[in-house]
Formats: sequence, structure tokens, C-alpha cells
Amino acid sequence: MPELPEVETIARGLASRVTGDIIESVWLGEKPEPLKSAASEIVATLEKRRIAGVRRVGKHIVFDLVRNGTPDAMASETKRKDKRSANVRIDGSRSSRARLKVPSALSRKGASPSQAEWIVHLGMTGRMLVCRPEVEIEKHTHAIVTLASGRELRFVDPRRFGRLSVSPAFIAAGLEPLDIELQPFTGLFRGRKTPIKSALLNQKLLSGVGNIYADESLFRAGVRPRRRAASLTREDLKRLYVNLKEVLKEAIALGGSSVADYVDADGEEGFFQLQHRVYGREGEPCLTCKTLIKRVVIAGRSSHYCPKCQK
DNA sequence: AATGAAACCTGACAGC
DNA sequence: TGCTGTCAGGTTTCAT
Repeated sequence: MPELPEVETIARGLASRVTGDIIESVWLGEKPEPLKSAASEIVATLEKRRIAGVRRVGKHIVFDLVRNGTPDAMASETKRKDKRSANVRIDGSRSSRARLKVPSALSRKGASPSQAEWIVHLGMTGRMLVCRPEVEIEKHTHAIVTLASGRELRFVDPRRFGRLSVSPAFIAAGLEPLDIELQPFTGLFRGRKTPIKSALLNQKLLSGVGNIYADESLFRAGVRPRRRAASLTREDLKRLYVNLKEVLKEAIALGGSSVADYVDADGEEGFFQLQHRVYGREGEPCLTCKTLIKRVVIAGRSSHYCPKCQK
């Protein structure tokens, strides 16, 4: 569901609410699908850690975790030696609210690095909620993290395309659209025969651009989504570069786009959907020239464009 | 190597 | 009311 501006909004909301809090325990649902790392490793990495910060990397939410009372990461401590999975049991019964029990040896000092990261990808329908324990547990809740402040952090994801993982230091595959400079940006598309729309969605090139902002940036740049990436001129690429950054920044300023059911960490909707010029406007007049907006499918994704404004 | 289609899931909505 | 078909903001895997 969420793309870069939505994830940025959610990460900022989470940062303001849970930074400094301490993770007491972790419950993981019975379905293994949302887990990219082993359940035992996630539990062992999260429990008893302090949340030093929350940030966005591409479309990922990254929780920076430090050992409680250890504000600074110990850079040398990056090697992980666990033999812990054997004793960890997953109890999926939501009603009993059973918690994973981690053997005490795992919490001993030195059992894991002092710095770690909890990575959350929301997929299409994932949400992260911060709430009181008495709040009813929604259907499709796959993880509940109990905080020392008495609140809970809950991961809810009906379609289960979201993923949870842990890592010593997560690195996105692609480059950050908001940080990249013009030269590396143009270099990403050199020699690529794939449609520019597909290239923009390729997370190994740029991380964070999704279907809405790909369509919106291409409209602003006046480039048709089916154009071969390599066919874009220097001027096309410059306009795409400028407009992609612009549309992402504007969307972040408005709290992202709420098309279906996206809400941020505080349950607030974004407002950028009101600024969409092509996305979701098939058959409606172009805001610039009144030509009807077309929708085609490119690499399996809906793509919206103005046949007159985009060449 | 690179490209596209299919698969992974559930829910909402339109049309009959 | 309820059935069927379509669509969805993402990523990975498989075939070509």
C-alpha cells in the first residue's frame, strides 16, 4: 500500500511516539509468512532493547535498537552467534495472548550485538499501530510488541504482503530518490530497454517509488510511461528528476496519499490523493489540457497518463 | 542479463 | 441477498 511518502509519514509518527521506549516482549502470530527472519531471531533481537529511533529507508520502516542503558552502538560488535531457535516456541493463539519465552541465556550480555535494527515492510495493506493493551485486537494482527510504557506496537496486515525482519545494519538495494543527484539518476536508466515506468518501480534502482508517484512524476515530466527508459533524452531525465523529487516532497508535506485505507501511526489519513493529476483519474479530463486520462497496464501495474501532455 | 507474467493474500466494490 | 468478476499503494519467483 504505502510508498515513500506514506512510509516517511508513518516512520515520523512512530518515531515521535515510541523513541526511548523499551521493548519488553514480543508476540508473533502463527502464520510464518510475514517473517523474513527466523521468528526466534526476531524475538531475541527485539526483547529488552531500547528504541533509539525510527526512520524510513526506501519503503521500509527501520527501528534502531540498542541495549538498554547502552546509548552508543559498539561498532565492533557485529558478529552474531546464536544457537537459540531450539528452545523458542511460537504460540499463535491470539485469544490467550501467549508470549514467546526466550531462554534466559539469550538475554545475557554478549549474546547479541548491542546495536540492531528491526525492519518492517508494510507491503500493500500493512499498518503499524501504537495503542493501549485494552484496545481490541484487530483481525489480521500478526505481531504485538509490548512496550515498557505500557503501550503496544501492533503490526496488522490483511493481505500478508508485509514482512518483518531483523538485521545488524539494513541497507536498501536502490538509491534514495530524495538524496540522489542528477548524474547518478540519469545513469540508472542508461541502456535499459524496459519501460521507464517499470524502471521507476524497480527497487534495485531507486528505493521507495511506487505506482502512484511513478505515474504522477511521469505526468509532471511529460513522459509517457511506456517509453523505453534508454530513449529518454537528457532533458526528459532532468525533468523527471526534478519532478519526482518535487512530487515526493509535496506528498510528504501532506502526509501521503490515502487512496483506500491508508492511515499513519496516529490513524490520520493523508491528503495528497487530492493532488493526484493522473493516478486513479482514468476517463477524467486532464487538468492541463482536458484530454481524457488513459489507463494502460505496464508490467502488470495500472498506469495512468495524459495522451496529449505526455510524449 | 533482462523482461514480463504469474503468484502470493484478503477485502471492497460493481454488476447481475 | 448473494454470487461472480475485477481491482488494489508491493515484491518475488518462474518462464521466456
